[in-house]
Amino acid sequence: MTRTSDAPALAPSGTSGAGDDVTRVAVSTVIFTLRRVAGTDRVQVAIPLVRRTRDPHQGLWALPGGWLDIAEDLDGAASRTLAETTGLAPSYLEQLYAFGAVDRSPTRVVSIVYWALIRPDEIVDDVENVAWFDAADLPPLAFDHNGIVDYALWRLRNKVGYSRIAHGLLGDEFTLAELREVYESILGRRLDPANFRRQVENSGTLIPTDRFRTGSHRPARLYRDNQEAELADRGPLGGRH
Amino acid sequence: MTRTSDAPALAPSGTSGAGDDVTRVAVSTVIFTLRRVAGTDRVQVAIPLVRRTRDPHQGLWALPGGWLDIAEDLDGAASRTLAETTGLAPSYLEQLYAFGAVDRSPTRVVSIVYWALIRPDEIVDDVENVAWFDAADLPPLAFDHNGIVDYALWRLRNKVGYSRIAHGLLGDEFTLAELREVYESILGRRLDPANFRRQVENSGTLIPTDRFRTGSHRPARLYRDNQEAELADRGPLGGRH
DNA sequence: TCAAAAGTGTTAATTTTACACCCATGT
DNA sequence: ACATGGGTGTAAAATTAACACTTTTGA
Repeated sequence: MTRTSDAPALAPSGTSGAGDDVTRVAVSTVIFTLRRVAGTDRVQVAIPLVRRTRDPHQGLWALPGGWLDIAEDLDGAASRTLAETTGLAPSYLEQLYAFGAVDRSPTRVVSIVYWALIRPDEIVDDVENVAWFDAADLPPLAFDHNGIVDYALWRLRNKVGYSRIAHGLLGDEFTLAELREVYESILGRRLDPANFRRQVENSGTLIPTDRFRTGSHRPARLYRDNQEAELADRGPLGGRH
Repeated sequence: MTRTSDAPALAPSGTSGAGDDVTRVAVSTVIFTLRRVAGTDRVQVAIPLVRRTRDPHQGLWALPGGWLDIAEDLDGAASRTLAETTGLAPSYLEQLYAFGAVDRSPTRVVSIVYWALIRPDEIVDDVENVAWFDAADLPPLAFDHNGIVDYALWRLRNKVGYSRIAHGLLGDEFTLAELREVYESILGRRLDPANFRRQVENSGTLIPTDRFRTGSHRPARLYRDNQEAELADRGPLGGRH
């Protein structure tokens, strides 16, 4: 099944007789991952988009999403529509913003937008009508989705500064250099390896393992996420996805 | 007109024949202000609540709000429902979160919740069915509104740390002591007057006037908000209310 | 043995914190 | 004149930033 959020040609699935005079609720997600650029040593932020197969905006790329079911929480709708359209099940999923401008779609649609992080090993490729794009160089998207991605990128850059979400883009075990590369590609600037090491070690968010990543030069110690660490991240909403 | 958000006895206003099998969109707002506690020198965070005049939860206090109109932006709906229920027109209004748990109301309601700051001189009192409460000591509220207020308080405390929103709780001109009192009451701890002065002066968010607040002891210089200052606050959404 | 990345040490610069102290006004 | 909050000065402490240097491996 291939769907994108916002205004398909039909009424919301599973409801009876709701006409064009009601506001419908859609759920979409901006999914971030990191991708090594072929032939270079650069890493870029990439997001999956879904090609629309019906009007409005048929043929354009759009954020994955779909309609909110009547018996489904918002978080659940985000997870479900994501799985249905892209086959992905992100390790990190958080609500971003509710977009509801009257003219953002031909019919009235309020989109609850989520943003998600996904690890390279979780990526499912070769899904029909799904393609991955460089987040910094997107084509014109359907609806107001370009602006939504911009806002999600802003939130990602912001949050990476005071939270430990960057771990959500890596596998279970990773080296400090790999973690640093995540920060560098999101923030768009180089970080001092020595200072980065100390900051992240003192933050208590990492647990050193006794395993090492070998293969290149001197082996680098592998670390994993410290689940015990305070997140103080989303306040009273808490929630783990 | 007195309305609170979430599930009145009737269908959404202005729509035709939408039954109980659709998801409806409501908009509510958590409005913060500061209130001097009578007889003390303490200041507390206060919020206005509206008493529900119909089921569900008739008689309980609830956040001001109402249904989203089909031809109305989310921000507009927040402003409108706020004015209708409380007569208030906040100087600062920002989207907080979309709440959509299936069981948060007898019928399916997704609430887009805003939070707002209001200056003491903007307060309209003696509105029917509206009362102001100490945010730290609320009665049981309708729906999931207690949890919503908790989350809004968490956001307020967080944001006051890296933004200059505290100005939104004061009049056009204010002394540094008044501004410091705002921070102290939100953060719940004392701040060093000398250090507070330097931090806020160096931030460039204030413009000193040549007027002084007289009446007590040594007159204190009055400052006003610097509109030019970077807010870097809401990213690509920008927006001024 | 040499290049390159891992990891440690050291110091300067900056920011935060604590608190002593002077200033100006109403009473 | 004096109590009180307004306002300035200063130095210790903590954090951040810059960079030299040592270690360990693959080639």
